[in-house]
Amino acid sequence: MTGLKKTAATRVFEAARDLFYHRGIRAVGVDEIVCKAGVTKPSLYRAFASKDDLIAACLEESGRESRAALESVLEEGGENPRDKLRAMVRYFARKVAAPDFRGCPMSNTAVEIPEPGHPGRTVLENCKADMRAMIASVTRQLDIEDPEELADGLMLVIEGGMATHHIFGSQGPCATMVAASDALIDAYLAKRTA
Amino acid sequence: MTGLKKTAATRVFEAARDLFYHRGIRAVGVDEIVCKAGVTKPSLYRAFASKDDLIAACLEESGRESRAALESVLEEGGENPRDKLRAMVRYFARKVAAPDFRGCPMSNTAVEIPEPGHPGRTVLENCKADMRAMIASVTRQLDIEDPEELADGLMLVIEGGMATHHIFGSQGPCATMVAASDALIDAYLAKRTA
DNA sequence: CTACCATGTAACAGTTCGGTACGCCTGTTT
DNA sequence: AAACAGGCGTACCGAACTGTTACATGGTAG
Repeated sequence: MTGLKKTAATRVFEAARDLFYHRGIRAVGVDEIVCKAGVTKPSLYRAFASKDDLIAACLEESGRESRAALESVLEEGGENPRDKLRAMVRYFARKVAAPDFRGCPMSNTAVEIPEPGHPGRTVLENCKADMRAMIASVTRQLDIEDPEELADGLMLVIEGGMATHHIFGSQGPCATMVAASDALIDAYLAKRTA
Repeated sequence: MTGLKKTAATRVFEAARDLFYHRGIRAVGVDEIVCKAGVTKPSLYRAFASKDDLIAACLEESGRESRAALESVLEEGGENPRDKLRAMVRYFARKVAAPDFRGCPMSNTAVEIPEPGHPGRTVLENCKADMRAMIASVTRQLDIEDPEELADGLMLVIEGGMATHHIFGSQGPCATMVAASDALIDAYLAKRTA
């Protein structure tokens, strides 16, 4: 019997992540979480100080995962920075095409929770700032005039893909993420040579 | 006596729009709405069948306004389609720079309400489909290979601007919306001539 | 055997949620 | 003046919400 028996805390955690992501944070109550987790409420509150703390913990894990994924994609994305950027966008394009994709957990939470002091917000802001920095660290390897601007442009395309997916699904504008970012990258490359 | 004395219904409506937009739909209860409106709950339910109906009504009005604004921007945006598109993006760039901007009401609601049957969802999906069609109707006037693709690319940039604003504010990636869309438009124009 | 630790049981508190039965008040009509 | 009608508030409902308590139970390790 290898670790088949998960602790109540991890069961809560996994159930919460799933429910928060697919149904929204404010739409899901703690009762539903513990029900799906197959545990009881005191178990939740023994592991997490509050629902907000649980939210922050879930976001933290999502941040770790997305950061690790982005790092490996950029690492194995090719020799030159242009290929790395294209690999990155293709990675996001694959993600939005996945069957139960429902946007970025961070960006979704940013919409649901505007309160500046919320524990989840700092997590999400740090994670997205990291993402922005990682993209910019690659665009800076390009021989172009304004690498930060290109990085932000790619952010717009990627986040736009996540956002439009909520409305148009995977066959909407997000299906042109790769084409748009390719055009954007090559435009900045061409501007330089011109 | 011109309508200085607003009816309870309009007071509810205006309060709801403001609260829904700035704090989120699920985060705002009907009590808070009627409190801000200076009326009582039965007044709300005499004018709107339910909170969901009120949400849909608010979205409908937002849709009317945004559609009208976009139409007039495209109309007065210049002679050629390229200028119209640039005027459109500049319009959105101005919007995200406004002091109390908090994303697009439609896109925000799409994140907060994933339920397919919700009355607000059909409103928001129609509105965004209209927006997409209006942009495409301009890109089709361009002499380019794939106007729909460019329209979707511009949607990505615009929606990406809205989305990133939730996280980075008005000084974040959304500040490069104009630059990114200019590069995108010109890339599609250049591809044609090449 | 026993001591321990994680978990479940079964309540409960306090608040907020969306929603409603009913009565009042005011302006108009006759 | 009396009757009416529309618009609105008072007071309340049951349910669901987050969070908490005291205590029972069961497996595991020393």
